[in-house]
Amino acid sequence: MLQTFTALAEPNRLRIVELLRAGPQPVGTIGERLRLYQPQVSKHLRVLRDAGLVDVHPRAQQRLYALRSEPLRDLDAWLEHFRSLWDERLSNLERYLVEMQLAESERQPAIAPMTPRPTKRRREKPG
Amino acid sequence: MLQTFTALAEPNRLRIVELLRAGPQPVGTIGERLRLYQPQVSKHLRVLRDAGLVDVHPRAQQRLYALRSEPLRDLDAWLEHFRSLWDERLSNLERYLVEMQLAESERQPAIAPMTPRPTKRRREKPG
DNA sequence: CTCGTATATACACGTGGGGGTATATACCTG
DNA sequence: CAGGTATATACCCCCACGTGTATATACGAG
Repeated sequence: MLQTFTALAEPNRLRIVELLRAGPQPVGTIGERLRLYQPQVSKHLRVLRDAGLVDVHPRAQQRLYALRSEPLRDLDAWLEHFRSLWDERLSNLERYLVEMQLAESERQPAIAPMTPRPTKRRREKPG
Repeated sequence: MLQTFTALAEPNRLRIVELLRAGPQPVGTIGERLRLYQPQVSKHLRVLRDAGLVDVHPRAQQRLYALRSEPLRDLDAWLEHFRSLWDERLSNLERYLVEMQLAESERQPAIAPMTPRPTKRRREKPG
């Protein structure tokens, strides 16, 4: 997940990924369209490949790079954990729990001695 | 979008975001749980705030930081562009178009003269 | 084999950004 | 007001990483 974010956090890599949305492309074409030096393209593709975001299809001396769905699906799954923030379909129970936690935080008397509360129940989500 | 990825590409920031999933937290608590120096937490929260991923609720001297849904929803929308990579519900037409583009790339005769553009075929130095 | 093409890798360079420390600012209490 | 708390900011250090250049590797044609 972190690796996915790291890979996509670079402007040119993000552009490459979005370019590959139109289909597999050889390195040279990517460089032309994005106005990048060839070594840059190769190195960025290496990072994307290590992150699993693309894979290679050798074609003579060319290398066709194509998007891989797995990391994007993982990203989609990761987002699932946060959908309760905006998704109305979520149960009222979940929303209630979030509200409770916010209230609990605010209930702290502002200058509380930061009690370690050794036996306080945690709310770790199973899974 | 890039800003969102950049914000989430840092390990501690990602941890903060995932921690805030359990509800709003003051800076001190975040630092305790993640074992970070307080200035680090403040600076990371600043980045997350600039990216719109969190907002602040002052509470006396404390600052309660809470997740904001907007960037995550944007991320979800951005992923929508790539769902055709794995989502079977997509029309066969879209899949067909992708296949066509792949075929088009591969149709190039491997040692093609690389001259599809008569105007400009040599890229200039960027910047 | 040689030659041209397509891509990957090695290397030096410069900068951005995170870590760590000290200090500033804001707030509450007494 | 003073003093303590909670957080933000300034500053410096350092290293990872992106850029740009040169070179290596792989492949097909002849």
